Amino acid sequence: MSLKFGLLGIIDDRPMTGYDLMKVFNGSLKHFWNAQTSQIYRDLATLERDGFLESEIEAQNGKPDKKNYFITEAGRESLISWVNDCDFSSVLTYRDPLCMKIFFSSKGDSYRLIAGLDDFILKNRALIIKYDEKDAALDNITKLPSKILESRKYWKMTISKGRFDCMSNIEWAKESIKILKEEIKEKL
Amino acid sequence: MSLKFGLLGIIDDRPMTGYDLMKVFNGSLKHFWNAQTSQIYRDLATLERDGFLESEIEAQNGKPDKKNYFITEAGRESLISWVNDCDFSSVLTYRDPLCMKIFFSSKGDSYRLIAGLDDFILKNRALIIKYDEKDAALDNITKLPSKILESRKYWKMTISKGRFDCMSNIEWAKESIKILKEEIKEKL
DNA sequence: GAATTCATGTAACTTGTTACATGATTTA
DNA sequence: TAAATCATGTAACAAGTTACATGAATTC
Repeated sequence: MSLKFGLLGIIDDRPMTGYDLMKVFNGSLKHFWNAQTSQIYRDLATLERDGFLESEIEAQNGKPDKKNYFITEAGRESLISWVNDCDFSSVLTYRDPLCMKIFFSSKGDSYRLIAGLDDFILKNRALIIKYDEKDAALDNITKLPSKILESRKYWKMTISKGRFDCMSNIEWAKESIKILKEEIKEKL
Repeated sequence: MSLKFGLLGIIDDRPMTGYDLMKVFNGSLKHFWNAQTSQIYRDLATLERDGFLESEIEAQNGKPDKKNYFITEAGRESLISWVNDCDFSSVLTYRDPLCMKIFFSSKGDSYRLIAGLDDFILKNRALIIKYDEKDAALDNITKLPSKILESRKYWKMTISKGRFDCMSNIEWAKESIKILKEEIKEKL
């Protein structure tokens, strides 16, 4: 559901092809939404079928035809009411594959688990550096239409969210490693 | 994929019916894995088809027949190799519906967003209290087979993970509210 | 000459969601 | 007498994943 609104939200700013959308998702939105090209094309078709988008074929020489999507009145209404629904409680119902594995880790090797958590910490630290770079890059943009400058604040919030999540992952992993190592010492 | 291993992991300790599994999921695992009954039954059928589980019908008087599932050798092998695969990097590729909405929030009403974030903080605080209760309940269990006492450490880690996530959500939401309120002040 | 870019997807599958169906027994 | 518990699911759909296909133009 979120992906469909994401597509609407981007097309709302500027009509685009599926290919353009794929690049936007693999650029600006990648840190919080992993989208497959095949799913983008499928969802665009659904959104058009349901009257939220319309398309226009643009012929090109030497290149494949473009299918430019633009938002309809119904699409924009639906987008705005989605944005304005600020009940985030469903976010707290999730599936955490990491916890699923940890829950059963008494069946496994605790040395391997410690190594995995160590690596997890390194990967989270590397991600934080990427977030900081993205954040700095956003700050360095000055010449931009005011519409985009207004959006920037929110884009930075999504980066901050990712950063907080990484910090939390690191703190949790450190605590867990400590518990596991203490247990090992006690057994010696 | 995680759900299937979760089912294997629970059945590994004690043969069970789909109904029993549903209760385990809605009890001990609910805080990190939301499972639908319909999916549990479907995945059990798949696991049996693939040779990881076998079942035995147990007749009852006055109640529906029970279908008890138990794990096979292949199932246990697969479970253990899953537990021992401690590469958690895929955890960092996720989809965050909250960020998706925030990303487009310049199209919406910032007062509504602040209210939504305030409520989000309250819900996270309430969850933390539940986690603390769960954690304390685990500590209060003393008379238990050593196998379960060994597992407890890991169960507590999943609770701690949920707690860390809530704390991180709260800190992020606070920061975001502050930014939004400052912006409003500047405009006045 | 090989790899990447541009631009479109389709097909098959897995995973997760929502709503419904059955029917006796036990508890409030 | 109404609701919850026990125990099984099915059907239809939405969302996400993986692998593949086309074919010209451009860049390395």
